[in-house]
Amino acid sequence: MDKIYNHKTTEEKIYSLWEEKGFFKPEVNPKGKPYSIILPPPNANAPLHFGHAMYVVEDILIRFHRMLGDKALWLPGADHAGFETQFVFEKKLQIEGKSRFDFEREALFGLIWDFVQGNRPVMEGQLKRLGFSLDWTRKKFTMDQDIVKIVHETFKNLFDDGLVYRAERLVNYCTYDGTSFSDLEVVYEERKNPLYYIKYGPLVLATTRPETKFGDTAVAVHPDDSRYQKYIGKEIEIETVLGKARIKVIADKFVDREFGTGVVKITPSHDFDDFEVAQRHKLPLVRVINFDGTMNEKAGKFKGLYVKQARKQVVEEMQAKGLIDKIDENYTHRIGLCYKCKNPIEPLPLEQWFVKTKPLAKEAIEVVKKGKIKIYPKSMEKLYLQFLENIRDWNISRQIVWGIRIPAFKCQDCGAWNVTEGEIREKCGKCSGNNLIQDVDTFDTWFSSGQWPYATLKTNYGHLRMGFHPEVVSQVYKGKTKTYRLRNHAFKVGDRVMFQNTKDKSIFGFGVITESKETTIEKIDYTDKTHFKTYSSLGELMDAFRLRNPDREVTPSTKAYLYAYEFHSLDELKHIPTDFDIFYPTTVMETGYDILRWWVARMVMLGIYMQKKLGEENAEKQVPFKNVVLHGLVNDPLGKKMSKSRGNVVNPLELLDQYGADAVRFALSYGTALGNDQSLSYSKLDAMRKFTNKLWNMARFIEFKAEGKLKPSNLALDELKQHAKHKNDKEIVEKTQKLAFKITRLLNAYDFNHAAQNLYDFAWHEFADIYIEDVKTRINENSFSVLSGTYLVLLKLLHPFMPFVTEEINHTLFGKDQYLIVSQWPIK
RNA sequence: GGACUUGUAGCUCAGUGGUAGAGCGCUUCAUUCACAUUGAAGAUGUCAGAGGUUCGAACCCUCUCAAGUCCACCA
Repeated sequence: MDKIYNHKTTEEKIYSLWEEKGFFKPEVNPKGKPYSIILPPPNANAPLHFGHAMYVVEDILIRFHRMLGDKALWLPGADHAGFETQFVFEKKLQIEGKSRFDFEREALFGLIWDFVQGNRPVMEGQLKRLGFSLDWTRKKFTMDQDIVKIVHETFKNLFDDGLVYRAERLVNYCTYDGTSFSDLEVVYEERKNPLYYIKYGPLVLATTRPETKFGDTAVAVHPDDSRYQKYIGKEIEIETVLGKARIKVIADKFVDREFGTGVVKITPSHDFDDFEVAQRHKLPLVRVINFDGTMNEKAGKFKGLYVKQARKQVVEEMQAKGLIDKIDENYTHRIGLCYKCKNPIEPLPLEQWFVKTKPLAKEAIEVVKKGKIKIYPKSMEKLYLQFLENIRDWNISRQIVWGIRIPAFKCQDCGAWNVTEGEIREKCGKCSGNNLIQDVDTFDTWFSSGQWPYATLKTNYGHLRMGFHPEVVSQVYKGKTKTYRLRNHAFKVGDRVMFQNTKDKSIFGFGVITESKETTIEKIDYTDKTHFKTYSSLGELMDAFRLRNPDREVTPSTKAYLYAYEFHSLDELKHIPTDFDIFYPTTVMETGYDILRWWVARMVMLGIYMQKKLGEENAEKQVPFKNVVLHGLVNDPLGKKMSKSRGNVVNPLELLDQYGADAVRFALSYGTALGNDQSLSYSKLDAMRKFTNKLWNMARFIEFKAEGKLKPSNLALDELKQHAKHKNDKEIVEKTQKLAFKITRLLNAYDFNHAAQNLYDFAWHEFADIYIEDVKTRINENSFSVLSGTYLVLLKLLHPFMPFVTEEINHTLFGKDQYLIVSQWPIK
């Protein structure tokens, strides 16, 4: 053994070994009870940031349960991150001197698709470097055809149940990015803007937005305001920059008598409060601002000006006409900005799809209150409930191309919306007209990721073996029978086999392995012919394919795709058991508390809804997961939030290079209570790197003492007791056993911090400082058994935290055929 | 405006009503022994402040102060 542990030469080698052996698959414990975690899918297009390294918590749980003998699944995936990704792509276009308007929708989509697919391996490679034991054979992408299909189904179900509706509502619209946003995507900033006191006939009112006055449909006062009683319900004549006009005075309690003059202009199309007032008083909507941020014809001579310019000019003219009473220049207020480009959000009336969230939220609240879903740490429960109790309807339309297009078709004859499960609708269901146009919008990304647990599990057939690649080496046609050559370790006789297209993940065949040779298994018998749609000729098949995929080039060599296509129907697959039947609800949903509302709450709402829809009556099975575990955020060494704009982002990969994955993992788990933020600490990383080296040298000592004569013992704790003759040997066995119980208890309670601290303290200050120093001088066969045996137990307990160094030591001391990752946890 | 989190050694942070803890840093000594060292010993605290409950409070309650985060957003 080298004097120093070298993580650089170890980590990649060990990871490939694990992956090749198939240890990341839950099937390594075929008889274990299911334990599952779905990885929160990182943005496919972006490299990982430090927050993602915190998913180490999930790897610890998965490795722990795999060693306990559970059928442990950790399912990876990637998110298309609709708006985020399109934003980045448009920046790239900008640098090339182009814009998204230079491309047709399909072309733009294709460009972004390639861009994302090109970048996706970066993120996946980083997850591997962290040592994450994800089952890569099951990875999913939010834009996979089968996932999209499920998203479509959910949407249609919600629509049919009246939980999705189309409405003209004010939306948070960014005129710069050309799309609307949900409430969560608007950031607020304190700004100093003049407050103008404008004369409205006999009244004076205060406003920051004089340019929107062309869209005023009323003036409001408080119903009890004695100053204005005589105007309520009357029309007043006002002088404006566009001439005389008449406007109604209404009374509404929302008016604050203390603010300004106690009089408010009502501009329903450009202010959220005014919109609600207008609904109550049945006032008309008059839009004066276009979606590109300019004024429209309602603004008369100000038409075509951008909002900012229009405001300036309107004010100047008002001053010239003596319509401004006074201006408060020191007025500060908070205005909504686009979270991405930081331009002001313009409230604009737009027809959008909304999810009626109240009934869904009610169920989501109940499952947590009843303990069907437990949230750790408990304090986060409030955050969750608070959001759901005050939830407003969710705008899921986005005016961008990069996303899942909404499967809704508007009849141009009768105006009815036809919602489908993704298929193209050509005939109106209401008036039978055949002039339908699909909505150009796409879904909010969180609408699809909100369905992630059931979507990923329903589209994985992991307990069937997956074919074509890498396990299928080649395929040969012999008359009517297709023969596949398979890698020898891939299949056993009797295995059910599924053939899946590696590119788009669609399924094109099922079979059972019927005959085995020594090294290859060749013959596959398709037992269930009903899955095949048969065509009389290849040409016919190709024609059918072309009809639905006009853009795709079809040649005889695309045959695999053709099959893939014909099998791509969930109806056909419904009776085929999927991972869903085994692993749903998942055991743990682990993520940062910052997306509790964005993501977790929505998964609960949509998850319960879809399960009930499918007739699941068992409340335990309606929820998408049983436990929610929330970790804190990682801040920079000064305690500031890492962000690109601050320029203080630390690339996790650099730290992996410098300190090794094990040290980084241990540092993140150690010294911070679950759910609390932590600051990146280089001294802690350094301490943990020293700890890996300490472990390594403990192994060196054992190897040294063996002198080639003594064989390290891999006996279980109870058996070790037989070899413990000396009182100190007896003591260390007992202490190790106690530690094992403690670590087990702490991991079951998601207390990673204390588990890590106990391991660190025991390994260094108990095992090394005291026991090894003691046993040094009295090594014999028995004490050596105890020394190596208890050390192996320690390695096992440490393995979920520090998988690489422990596995490498294990290989060196106990043999290359022994794998810690699939070894048995020291206690049951 | 509403809520949440945090405040403990020089720094980063654990702490479960019962003697105040770890890592890094600091001081002294030992050491080339499995250990880019490591080991032994040591110093360092008004547990943000005030009040209360309790036999007993860093921990429970109230208030104040400070830092941070989230939510709602009134012209």
